[in-house]
Amino acid sequence: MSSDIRLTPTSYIVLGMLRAAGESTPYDLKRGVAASLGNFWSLQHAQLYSEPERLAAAGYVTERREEGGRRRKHYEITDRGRRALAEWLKETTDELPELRDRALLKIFFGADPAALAPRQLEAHRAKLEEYEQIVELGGEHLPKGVRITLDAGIASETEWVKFWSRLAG
Amino acid sequence: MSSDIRLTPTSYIVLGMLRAAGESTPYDLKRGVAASLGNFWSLQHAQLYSEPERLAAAGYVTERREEGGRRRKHYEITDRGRRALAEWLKETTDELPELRDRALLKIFFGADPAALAPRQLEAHRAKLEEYEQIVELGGEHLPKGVRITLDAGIASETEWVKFWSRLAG
DNA sequence: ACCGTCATGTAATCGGTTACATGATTCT
DNA sequence: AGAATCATGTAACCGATTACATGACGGT
Repeated sequence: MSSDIRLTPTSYIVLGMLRAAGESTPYDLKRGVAASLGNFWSLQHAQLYSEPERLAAAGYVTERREEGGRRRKHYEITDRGRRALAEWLKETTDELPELRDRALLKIFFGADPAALAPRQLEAHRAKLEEYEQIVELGGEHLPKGVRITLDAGIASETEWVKFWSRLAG
Repeated sequence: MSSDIRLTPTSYIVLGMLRAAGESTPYDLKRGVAASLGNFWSLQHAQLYSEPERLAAAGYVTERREEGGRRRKHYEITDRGRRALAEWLKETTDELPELRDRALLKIFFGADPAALAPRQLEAHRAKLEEYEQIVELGGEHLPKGVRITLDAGIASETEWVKFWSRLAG
């Protein structure tokens, strides 16, 4: 009966987290996302309540509600969900990401780079350090995919630090 | 009377384009955005029809409709619009952009990097060349802010080319 | 004349954000 | 015991995407 829905990146994030972590509540998902993925693809917590519902209605996950107490909702990925996820993982893409950097947008429209640079530089430095901390504290044991995205984050932040340093003069 | 609206990045893009180009139709805006800004912050063309309307209702721009023929709509920034734009340009921010890279998202969830790499590499290389073309053909004459964002794009694409090269092995 | 593409716009849908609310824990 | 924070969820709004449509124009 499952109504047909479009699967968005948000959908795959939920499916991916459920596959990795097993049965989870929206709050579990929230923490899971915040931990690592959230650094390069963050979600509003409300989406982690609504998206699993959407997925449940279409048969990609199952929903179980606690009887007593808090009546929390627990979600679990179904075979259909696994299949959809696996297919998506196999598909390659030539789609490129966009920078979508607000500070850069201001510069494009004529804002003073030297005025923007200090805070941006500071923020990027902090992010970079955070990533390097993660690596130091046992980055070798991270799953391969996670490690690679972490490397991407480090490369990217390193580049931004250079960029804003130049503008800070 | 102007109802109050929230100004989003989309709003500022419209205001910024209108300030730079003077009176424009949505189609003018579309071309303007596609030309340079669109490389790092793209918009659906429908937004360039609806957003000016929203802004007009709140007094940030004026709307004039052609009498005869196509009845196209022309928009022009108002003083209120200029003020809002100027203020936004002055505000600094420590907000960081997110990568939001779909290919990377797949890798995070366990997709095969070597499978994804070729197409991504190719696409990033093409984008990088495109940027370098722009620089060659008179990048010196670009407005300063535009030139800086272009540099950011080049730095970023260069980094991505390296990144995906490594994964392509 | 016809076809394809560019130009121009509206409408419907829906995902995402924001706001609101309350129950549990932990800390002082 | 009270304050602060974490946990958990719902509802409303609204911006963004998608789909649909038609008119103009340039080329064959």
